[in-house]
Amino acid sequence: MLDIKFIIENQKAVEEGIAKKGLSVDIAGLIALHREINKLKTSSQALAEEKNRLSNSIKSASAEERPAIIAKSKALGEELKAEQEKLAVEQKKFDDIMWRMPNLPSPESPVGPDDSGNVVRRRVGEPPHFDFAPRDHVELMELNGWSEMERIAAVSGSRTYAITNELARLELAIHLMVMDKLMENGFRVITVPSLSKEKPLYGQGYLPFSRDEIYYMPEDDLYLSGTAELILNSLRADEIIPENELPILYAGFSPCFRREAGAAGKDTRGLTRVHQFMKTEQFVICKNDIAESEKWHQKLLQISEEVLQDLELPYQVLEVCTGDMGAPKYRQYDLEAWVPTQNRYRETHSCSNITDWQARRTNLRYRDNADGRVKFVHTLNNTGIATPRALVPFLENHQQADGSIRIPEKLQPYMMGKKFIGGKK
RNA sequence: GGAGAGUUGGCAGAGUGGUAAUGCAGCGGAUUGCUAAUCCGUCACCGUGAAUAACGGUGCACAGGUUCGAGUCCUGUACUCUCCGCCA
Repeated sequence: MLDIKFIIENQKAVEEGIAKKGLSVDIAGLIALHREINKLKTSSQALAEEKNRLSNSIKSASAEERPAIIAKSKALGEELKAEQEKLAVEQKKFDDIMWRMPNLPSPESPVGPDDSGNVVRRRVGEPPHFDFAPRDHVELMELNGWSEMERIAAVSGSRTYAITNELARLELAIHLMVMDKLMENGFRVITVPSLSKEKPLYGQGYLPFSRDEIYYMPEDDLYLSGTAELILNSLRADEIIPENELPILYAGFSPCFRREAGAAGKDTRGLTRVHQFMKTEQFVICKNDIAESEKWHQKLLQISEEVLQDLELPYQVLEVCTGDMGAPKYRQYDLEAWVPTQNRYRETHSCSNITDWQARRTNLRYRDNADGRVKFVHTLNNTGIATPRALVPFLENHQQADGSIRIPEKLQPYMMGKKFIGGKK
């Protein structure tokens, strides 16, 4: 959500920003609508003022005067009600547009129509050389007896997974390692529900844009969360936070659910794209200051790069272009880890600066010490780690000729000191 | 699932139909000066406006309703607490 005053004062820049995202909104029409609404507000407020005055005079009026005043006040009340109904209709039109208004992209973001415009900022780590034919992650799971993929599909449907023994432990171990890293960086680790009411979905910006992606349970009027970001973004909704409590750093862990409605036929094999997965999410609430939130954006990126480095996975940092970044975002990096059998990098992390776009939707503010004024915070989010997707590059990059998997040093304490798991017996 | 109680500003807390008391904290201003105190104002959102001036409107969990007028009465919903039932 954007500030209508900002839109009025920066009409051209707003139009350009929206166009860069490949969207179009009738800004001139929106501004005209806003002016119309303000005119209606002014006239209905004049009526309300007069009516308040009359109502308040009734108590001290004499018995003879009362009936006339009451009649006049009643008539005024009806006039006011009609005026307010007109206003409500226009306001609804206005709100519908505002809730769909995307955030403006950073001037630093590469401009492009879709993922073809994304720019590789750097590559870290060398893709491994195998002196044997590397297996893909599904073959590795089968070889080691680590999954029940076909059986679970019969029970729970496609795009589900069931992994066993050391691999199941590995999945949780990676989350624990990431949680510890986040705690060391000052994050408050928090396990959150996957259930959400509708309102947080608007707050995050999932709605009204992509209802198709979300599981909904009509009996309970609840949704299944696609990410802990959804919950964390609303956790402090409507609060006015004292500035000295900022920044607030949350590391949220939750099962995540996505319908993958638009992904038919994509990544149907294995662990890459499943309906239910686990994610440890980084979430930051900071002051309304672009230098400050950009600093946190870099910090979040650095933390997730460290995660991939600790997991000893080769990766690239992608700066996402304006057309590919989605409505809420100001600036976005994706991290992609090398997947040997696909001979390419695949997304594991997505790191975004949302500026105050979500905060306007959740009404999350703080009181600025410098001028005592109330302002919207900035929010940022980034994957800490998401599994089982991260297991795909993990298994494939660390596989040995015998099918065993090397455990990187930083992860070994979380795997009872083991240096390898699996392998032919 | 059943029964009951509750939800008022940043916090505490009064308010049974007539302009949201009071205290604490914060902020702004004034004043007096024995290490601080006192007084006044302010505290969210919106409109008119150059304005962080002034005036006005809205805001007592949320949504409706009754009324000239609702924190207060009525209906529905959400949430919190207590008890019963069930349960990892």
